Amino acid sequence: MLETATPRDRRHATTRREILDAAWRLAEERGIAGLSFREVARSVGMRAPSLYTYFDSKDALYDAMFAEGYEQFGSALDEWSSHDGIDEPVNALSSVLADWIRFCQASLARYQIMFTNAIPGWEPTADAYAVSVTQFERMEATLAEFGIRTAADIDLFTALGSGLVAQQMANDPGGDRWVKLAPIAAQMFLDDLARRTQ
Amino acid sequence: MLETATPRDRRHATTRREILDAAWRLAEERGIAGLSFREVARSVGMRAPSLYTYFDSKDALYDAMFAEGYEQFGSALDEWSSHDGIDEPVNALSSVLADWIRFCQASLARYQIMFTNAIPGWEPTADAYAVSVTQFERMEATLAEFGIRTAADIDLFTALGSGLVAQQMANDPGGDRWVKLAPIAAQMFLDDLARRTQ
DNA sequence: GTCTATAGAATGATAGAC
DNA sequence: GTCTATCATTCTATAGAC
Repeated sequence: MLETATPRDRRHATTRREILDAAWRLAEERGIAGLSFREVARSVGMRAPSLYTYFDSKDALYDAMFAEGYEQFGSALDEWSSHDGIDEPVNALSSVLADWIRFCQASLARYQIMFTNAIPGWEPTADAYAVSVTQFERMEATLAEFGIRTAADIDLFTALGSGLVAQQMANDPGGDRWVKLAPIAAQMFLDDLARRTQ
Repeated sequence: MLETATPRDRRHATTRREILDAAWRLAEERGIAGLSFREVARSVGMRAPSLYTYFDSKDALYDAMFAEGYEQFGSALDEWSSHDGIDEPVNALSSVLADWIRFCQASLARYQIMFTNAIPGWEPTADAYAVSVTQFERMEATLAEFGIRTAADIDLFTALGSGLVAQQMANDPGGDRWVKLAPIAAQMFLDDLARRTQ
């Protein structure tokens, strides 16, 4: 039997959304590891204990942010799939790489919680982790359209992509020094893939 | 006028060395960001305030570890240079990549303080930073021997290398899943370099 | 649902005796 | 040089009033 969302449910969901937005904003300023319940609460006009009505613990807040990051990654993947088939494969793969970098550049906090171990002692729960696994599987399906299918090919491509991302984030976070290399990187990878699988 | 090292100087240097060793050991267990002055002191049979005789602050200890990491990186570079000329360039560059990954695998704490922003709010002082700059310049000289000379070539190669390292450290820290890809990665990079600069 | 008050546990750092 | 004692701060989390 379906439950109807009551006005209270909607208010609860709205407040929870505001808390998440504030958490993202603060994490952007101070780094994901520097997030504090007190500050998040103050930022939405509350005191820290009140947040426990919306999140069971600070780790639960991190969990929600982690899952949300991978949901947004899923939306980005939808666009990457559409790159395929509309142009030369090398241009499509180049767009994938550039979009991947820019997705990370759009939010340092999101990049940190999704792709680095920036939060000492924290790991996602099984539920949140499952969300990330789903999206990684979707990414592999996208890569398969480019002929990137074996475990070694996937590992090499993800290393190349995550390396471009890491260098861009660490050394030129607001610029395009490594974004500009996406076409060369895509060409290099596809040429080598063709040579090896000919 | 040269100062002679007194017995007290030597004792001081020895104790400082023991503190640094303990700091590396603890950072390995709990992550570089989880390092605590109290624990380091206890680990060498002291109390926290006594450490201030050897390091002005916790950040000064981090500074010493950062510089030491890059000095060890310099020793690794010496070996990488010797790879050059004794074999096919592709095999030599493959060894460079594999050694780079294994250098990072040898110490998670060293990898974290050198190549990631794992310590919230900390940055190396100008003096410690200068040590890293010196070694990066030496690394560029080594890469030049392989024909990796333009800014774009260096950026692409460091992205590829740091990506292999990051994936290995994050997903298979004790294994060789990405180390095994070093030969393919080196071949891919040099083939593309030859094609572009022909 | 939100608050005050507080528990309980860390931390880096300093003062001053010895 | 090393210690005890302590400061001052920060943090997550809970109890219980309203």
